[in-house]
Amino acid sequence: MTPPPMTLLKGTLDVLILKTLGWGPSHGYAISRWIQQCTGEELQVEEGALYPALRRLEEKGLLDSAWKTSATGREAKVYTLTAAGRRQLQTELSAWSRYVSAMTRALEARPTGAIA
Amino acid sequence: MTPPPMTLLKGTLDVLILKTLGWGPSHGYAISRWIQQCTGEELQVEEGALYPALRRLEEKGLLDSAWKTSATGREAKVYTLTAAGRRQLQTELSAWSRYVSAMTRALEARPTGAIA
DNA sequence: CTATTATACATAAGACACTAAGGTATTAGA
DNA sequence: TCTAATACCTTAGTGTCTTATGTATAATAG
Repeated sequence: MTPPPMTLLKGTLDVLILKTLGWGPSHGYAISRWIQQCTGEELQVEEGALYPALRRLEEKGLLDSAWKTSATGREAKVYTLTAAGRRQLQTELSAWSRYVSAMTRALEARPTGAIA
Repeated sequence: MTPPPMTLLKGTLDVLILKTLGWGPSHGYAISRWIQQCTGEELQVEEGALYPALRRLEEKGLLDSAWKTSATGREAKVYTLTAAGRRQLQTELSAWSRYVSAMTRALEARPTGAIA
């Protein structure tokens, strides 16, 4: 069976949201579904983390939001990446990749001399 | 020039410490040097994060500590991985790698259908 | 027809690990 | 002799997360 979803490392949610919105406008609930789905249920976005994060990003000017009523008659707040959000996405993507590289170096490195 | 060191993602320091101590006993200051060095100065461990982390890990029984005086006459608290610490290292290594995989899937995935 | 699940939003309380900034003390080198 | 490097520690503040709770509607199952 699949292991339980991992808790998010603090600081990685923003880039996940930005990336998801990079595909086009969407609303909170759908964003969280998408992240969960495309990570094979490994990453789970709690609502208590998601909605505040969306507000934060909007306040920073990285997202725009608008209430929309879907074809089914359901209300949802649809978020769209701003130009600044798109730039921020690129920045955070490369920061993440740099971080992973650094971690990989540390976790796979073999000591050349003494650690002390 | 090299970009400024990145701040740590909360939750990644423990595995870095455990990994470093996997090479053999060491003390706080040296651990922080080692991490900085082998990541090419990309990861910087603040002392205000390091020392509390070492205490945490010791309280969890993952590390043992003992004051030692080096050949130079300098005092240092030398930490050693316990058996539990070694097991925890393996656990956290695979958790990290699982996390990176999940993030990679999310950050490189292309939507099959609509995001909404 | 009714009860439950899924959709969709929001917030509050609390935990927790980090940054920034300060402090002590010794040794080595300029 | 003064500074940089070594080596430890702590506190205050911040920010992001988890957990729990609350509201409301639509779709589905029994």
